[in-house]
Amino acid sequence: MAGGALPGFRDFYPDEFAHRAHIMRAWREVARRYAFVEYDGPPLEPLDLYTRKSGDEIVGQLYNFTDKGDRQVALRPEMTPTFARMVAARANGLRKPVRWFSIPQLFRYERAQRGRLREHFQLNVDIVGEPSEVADAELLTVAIDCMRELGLTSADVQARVSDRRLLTAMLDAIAVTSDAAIAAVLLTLDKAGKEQEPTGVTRLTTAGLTAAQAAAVFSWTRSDYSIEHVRREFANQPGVLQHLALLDSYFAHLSALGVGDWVRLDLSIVRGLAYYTGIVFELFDAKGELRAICGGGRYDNLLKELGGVDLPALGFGMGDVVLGELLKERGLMSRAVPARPDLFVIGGPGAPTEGMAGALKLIGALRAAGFSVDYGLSDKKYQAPPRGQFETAQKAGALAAIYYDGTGAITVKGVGGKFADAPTLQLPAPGLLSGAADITAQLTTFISSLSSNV
RNA sequence: GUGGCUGUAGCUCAACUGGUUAGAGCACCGGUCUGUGGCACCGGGGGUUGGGGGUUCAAGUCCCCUCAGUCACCCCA
Repeated sequence: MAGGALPGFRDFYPDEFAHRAHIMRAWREVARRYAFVEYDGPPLEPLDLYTRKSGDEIVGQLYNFTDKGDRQVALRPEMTPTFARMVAARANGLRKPVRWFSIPQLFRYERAQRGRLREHFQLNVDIVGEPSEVADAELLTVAIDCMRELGLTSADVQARVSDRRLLTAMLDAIAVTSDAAIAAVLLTLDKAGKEQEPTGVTRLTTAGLTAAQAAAVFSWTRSDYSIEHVRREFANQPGVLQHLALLDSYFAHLSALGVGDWVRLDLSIVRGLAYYTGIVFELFDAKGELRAICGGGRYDNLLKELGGVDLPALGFGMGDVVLGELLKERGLMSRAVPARPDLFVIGGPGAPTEGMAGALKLIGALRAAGFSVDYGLSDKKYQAPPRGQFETAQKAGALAAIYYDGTGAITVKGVGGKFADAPTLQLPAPGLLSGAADITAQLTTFISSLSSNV
């Protein structure tokens, strides 16, 4: 509709913000468990940080402009160049392996679709300085644990793993070696399942593959094509077996880390093009309805090319958009709601004697004691009939209404359920107003008993 | 960037083959209810039918353009 946010951008109303916060909380919690530390960089970067490696054609997908200092700048479309720069600048001083994560908001100028906007938040998790496949297993486990933390299971999400080096060795073994042929194979693998097989076969034969070679490539994309198939098919190929041993070890580590049943080999995982050098993976919803939830892998040469330090590295990006859609579809987002106040101060029977000033004193004392307190922001509302105010407290989402009850005490009444049965607590006004520890402790206990019933 | 489909209140939807002043539920605001209540009842605000143009005595409805959403391409660093 007219007058909203720019196309591909989102307004986060409180309900939607709660969803976003729910996802980010899970990300940070998992990162903490795996001992990753958070960093961030500027959302605006020099344009050439992105064109240097990817060429000028990338500018079409960037939010870029000339700033008032005549600098060519762009909103960050990805975090990796910033990350590489930051690591390179202090590479010598950083304890290896580096375990860093970030949750940047990223921007790219392209046609928005479901699960793909012009702006999104993306969890970036990276490890630098460790060539072992144990690090690869650790990285994928972080991604999978994010799924678990959000309530998803291996029935909802599957991780598909491939390895550039293994694939290259397999192609070498069947004598597919030219750059053009390999490029055609990668494209065809990437499109497996999305296009008709004859289309792919034509592409492969045009690139110089024989019919038998093309058939072999297609056999690798079958969903039941396992690591054992590779082992049998290439039993006499030391180059393939060498990489297979590494993958065996990788899968063994994943099983030991408790995520074995989330993962399977899938040679059609290509991950764009350029910079991945080893094991790569993507996370998909099991029904295959949505875009990839997460993608990543090893990029051992990128830091040298981008930042000038020669360190092995690996990482993944996980966006909030597709993940959010999946959580909503699975009914796992309903508990993510905006924060509710503990207490709502209403004008009870004691209101006429205490007045609004008395209410404000109570409110101040409650807040000083750490409670979240709401109230009607006018004397008129404070003097309104109590029944209506009780409803207002309910609608505000408060756990309890609190008021001067006319006997010199202060009454707290839970707002859930029937009025007559509502849990009630009476507290001495002087103790509560002065913040006496035993009185506020009583109130805290009462509130937490209410919140556990919600 | 290319093509298909869809746009009615904050939300979910009505409105016959074109025919009075575009309706309902929920939500929101106000009021009544001294109280079995995440009620009930009364009242209210809120729409240039995404926007613009055209056809017609008459357009939410038909046609064109445009914007937005969505799907498939392209792309996915």
